[in-house]
Amino acid sequence: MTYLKADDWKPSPGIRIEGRALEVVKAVEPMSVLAGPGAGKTELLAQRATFLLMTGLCPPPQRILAISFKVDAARNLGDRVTHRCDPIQAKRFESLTLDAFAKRLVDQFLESLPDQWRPSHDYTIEFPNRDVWEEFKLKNESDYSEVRSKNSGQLDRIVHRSIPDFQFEEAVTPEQQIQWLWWRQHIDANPSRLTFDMIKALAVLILQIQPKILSALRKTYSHVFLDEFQDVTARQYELIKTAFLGSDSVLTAVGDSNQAIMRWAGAREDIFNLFEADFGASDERLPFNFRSNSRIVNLINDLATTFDGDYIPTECARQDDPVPENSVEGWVSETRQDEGEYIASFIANELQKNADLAPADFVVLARLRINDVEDRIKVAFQSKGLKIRNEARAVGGIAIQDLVKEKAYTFFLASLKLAVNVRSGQPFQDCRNAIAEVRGADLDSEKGHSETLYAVRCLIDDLEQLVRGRSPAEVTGREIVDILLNHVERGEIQRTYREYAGGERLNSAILGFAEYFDECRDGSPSWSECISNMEGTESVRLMTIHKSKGLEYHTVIFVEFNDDAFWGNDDDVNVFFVALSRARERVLFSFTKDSKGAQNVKGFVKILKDAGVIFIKKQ
DNA sequence: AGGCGTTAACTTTTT
DNA sequence: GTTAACGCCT
Repeated sequence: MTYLKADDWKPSPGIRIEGRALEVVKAVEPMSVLAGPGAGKTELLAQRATFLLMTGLCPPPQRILAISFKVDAARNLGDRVTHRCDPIQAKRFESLTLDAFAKRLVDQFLESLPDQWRPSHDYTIEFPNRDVWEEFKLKNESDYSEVRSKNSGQLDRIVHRSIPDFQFEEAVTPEQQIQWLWWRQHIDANPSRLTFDMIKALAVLILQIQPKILSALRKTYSHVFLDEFQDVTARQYELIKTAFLGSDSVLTAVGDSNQAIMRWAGAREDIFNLFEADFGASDERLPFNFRSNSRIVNLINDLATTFDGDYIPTECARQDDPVPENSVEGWVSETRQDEGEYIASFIANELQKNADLAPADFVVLARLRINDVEDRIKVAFQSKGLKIRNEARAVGGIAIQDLVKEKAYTFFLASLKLAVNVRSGQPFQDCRNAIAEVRGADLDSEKGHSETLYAVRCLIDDLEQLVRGRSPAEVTGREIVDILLNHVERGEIQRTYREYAGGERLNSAILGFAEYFDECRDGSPSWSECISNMEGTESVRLMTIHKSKGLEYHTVIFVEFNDDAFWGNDDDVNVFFVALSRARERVLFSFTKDSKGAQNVKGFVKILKDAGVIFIKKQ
């Protein structure tokens, strides 16, 4: 294998990396990279990966470990490296979520855990919700009265602090007793029940007591990337430190302290300083914003300099692009009802005026209680012929945004698309791959090739029979699902995909598909419109600001900009910062006179007014 | 049943 | 900060 010289390496075609960003790409020392919105953080890491792999600075058998905190982010980064890099080299790039990394360690080295804390092989994963805490309290409060007085947040902190490093008899404080009870009961359950925080703690324990595993891990991953680092919690950082502190692995942490909006959920405020001190990382900043036009970049800079004394303004990379006249505007409506109607008519009008814009270029953002916002504005949108998609709304017990990522859902929808002859995306590949996986067929072999082709044909024939001559309104989701499950049985799916082993999650994916179909077929005259509803291709987006992080839209419309949603939290400025920086061309702030007032947001309003933003009365 | 006081939830991810 | 839900009382 021949490698490029470091000086001969060039960024991937069409990618501009220069100046400080290029230094980060080629760095040989640990670095913490502070980069604002639209600075190209993900691409920077993708370029660094191709650089390290193609120049042999990360030679085989060494690998790069990229740790993200969300599945989408991990996949996005992995895909970019796959597309930018020689496939043989790209195999040595592993893009995982931190939880997947921890779980892999635990699954692989379960046997090396001490008897006392070794979970059963078939452990189930538990997401601590209200019911879980209630169950734990109920089970223990008669013997340990202190359990009763703790709320779920307190319990979470106590039990997930660490694995007890004492025996029950040695527990001095009530908190230690609670911690011990939780771990004992969860490990001893049959099968064991583990939360992801427990899995991280077990991974830490493995690395602490098994020096050989630790050193093998450190030798394998010569380079480690950490994405969205501003949202790292103490428990997550503990695992990162145990795995790599004091090793030769070169860590690169990327994030934006101004976008830290998860402090309320335990993200460490000083995480970049900690990282720089612990790992001796030097800090670097990326100076450009490639996303937003100059008007919006200026506003972002105004906001951040006002509230953050250390802030260094970013430069607009699109300095010469035209800025729309109404790039930043405030709207004031009498009532929330008027507000919904105005927003709907504004979007409808813009879509009519501008053929380049699609409904999905618009997002309506709110700080919280997004279902209430949906209820309020939906009717107005419908009356203008607009669809709005609230990704967080639950269908069949699962949020739309999660439902559409389910493997079962992807398979069902692909099959339906084939049956009604809608070819957007790659329904044939999706359907056939799913069948191949479930049947254990090898698509490269002649036999697997023809068998799966036949299976797809049979399935689609049956589905076509159901839909032939019928409009979407004449078919129910239940009927579609029943046919699909006739061809591919629940048991097969459960055996193929580990996440469905319990059956509960598969049930909710099935139910979710059926219910969501029923919802999307209503009022759809054609199958293509029904599918388009399911995929949200013609819908305006509606989501919380937290959900919007990392995304971008042509036009952002910000509602609930008042004391209902902002109550003077530490994160408020950053939440506002994130909302503002989603916009490429336009950001609109909508106020209503029947809301609770704007005391807590008056600092933000002042910044808007000082920047010359006009507030227009709407009716 | 309904009034009163207290408290948790709101904003989230993870196989 | 606001609101829904809960426990406790009459």
